[in-house]
Amino acid sequence: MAKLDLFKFVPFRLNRLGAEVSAALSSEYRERYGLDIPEWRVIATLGFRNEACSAQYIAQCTRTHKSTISRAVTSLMERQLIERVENADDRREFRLAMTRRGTALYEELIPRLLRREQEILSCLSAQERKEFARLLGKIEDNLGLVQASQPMSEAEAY
Amino acid sequence: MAKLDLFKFVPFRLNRLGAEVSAALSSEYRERYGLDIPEWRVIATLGFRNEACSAQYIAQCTRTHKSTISRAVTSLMERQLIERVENADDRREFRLAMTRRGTALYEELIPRLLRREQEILSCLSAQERKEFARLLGKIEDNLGLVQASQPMSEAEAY
DNA sequence: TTTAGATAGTTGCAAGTGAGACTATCTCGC
DNA sequence: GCGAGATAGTCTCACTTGCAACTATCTAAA
Repeated sequence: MAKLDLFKFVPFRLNRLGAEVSAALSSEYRERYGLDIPEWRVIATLGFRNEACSAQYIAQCTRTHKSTISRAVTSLMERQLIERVENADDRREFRLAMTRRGTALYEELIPRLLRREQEILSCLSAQERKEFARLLGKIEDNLGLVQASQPMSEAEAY
Repeated sequence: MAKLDLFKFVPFRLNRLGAEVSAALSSEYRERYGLDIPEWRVIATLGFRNEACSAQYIAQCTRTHKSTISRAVTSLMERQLIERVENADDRREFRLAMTRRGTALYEELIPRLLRREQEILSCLSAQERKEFARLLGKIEDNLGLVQASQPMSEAEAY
């Protein structure tokens, strides 16, 4: 008879670990800065790329639904953490960019998050971390998840 | 200036991968058997353990909120996939167990899910899979996710 | 025995999110 | 230029889920 041990089943483990790690980090951006996950993803994307980009681009990069990104953008604009300008070339879309306040928040938040990441991975040696990242990359690749570290054009985004 | 590349940030990658893998598997239990994730977790826990167990136990094992498990249990009982009996020793709790129908579904579903898991991991060699599982285990351990109630086999200890 | 606190499970409520409709705009073929 | 189809972003609706209150029951200590 076929059996399946949930604790050895990789899909379950990844789902559980993903949720757990998110919860562990959310205290940094939620409790301290009032950001939820979609808002943090917008900030993270805009902060990493220096140039302004569209909501659609952020949605594709982060695999987040466009309506969710839309709400996050509205909220961040209300708090003046990001701003947007019409794109003269294509008036359907807006170019999003961080404000000075948004950038300040970003620079304060990033070191905290990187420290948390280090804590989570502190149980692995440098070699193991490298290996873990490599294996994660192979699986992401196999599932067709975007994993470019370089900024990509909209054309490549999908 | 501190920067953070979302695509290299392990918490983001784990969260995204966990969601993606869940979505890839959900077609098996949702579209074919009408189970959602909490229901599947109840079935998986009861199917793996031979003895009946409580809703609370399932909630703890799977790190799912007890109200979510409660709703899943109600739904599964309505479909006669599981049944429950009062525990004479402690009348607050119920002992949950699979029905014949539930067991039949379980045995039909498990091979499909294991096949999906293999597909997801097909990009890794046998050695790499073992290593990935080992590293996952270390991180789970570091976050306190290891379940003491289900002792790990020697195989997982490596 | 009584009572205070803990625990199992259920339920009402509110927040978050995805699907998909909708508007406005762009692109391409004619 | 014109119309069909594609695309960016917003909005409504329905669904899911976590939280917290609630009931019922158990445990332990006075």
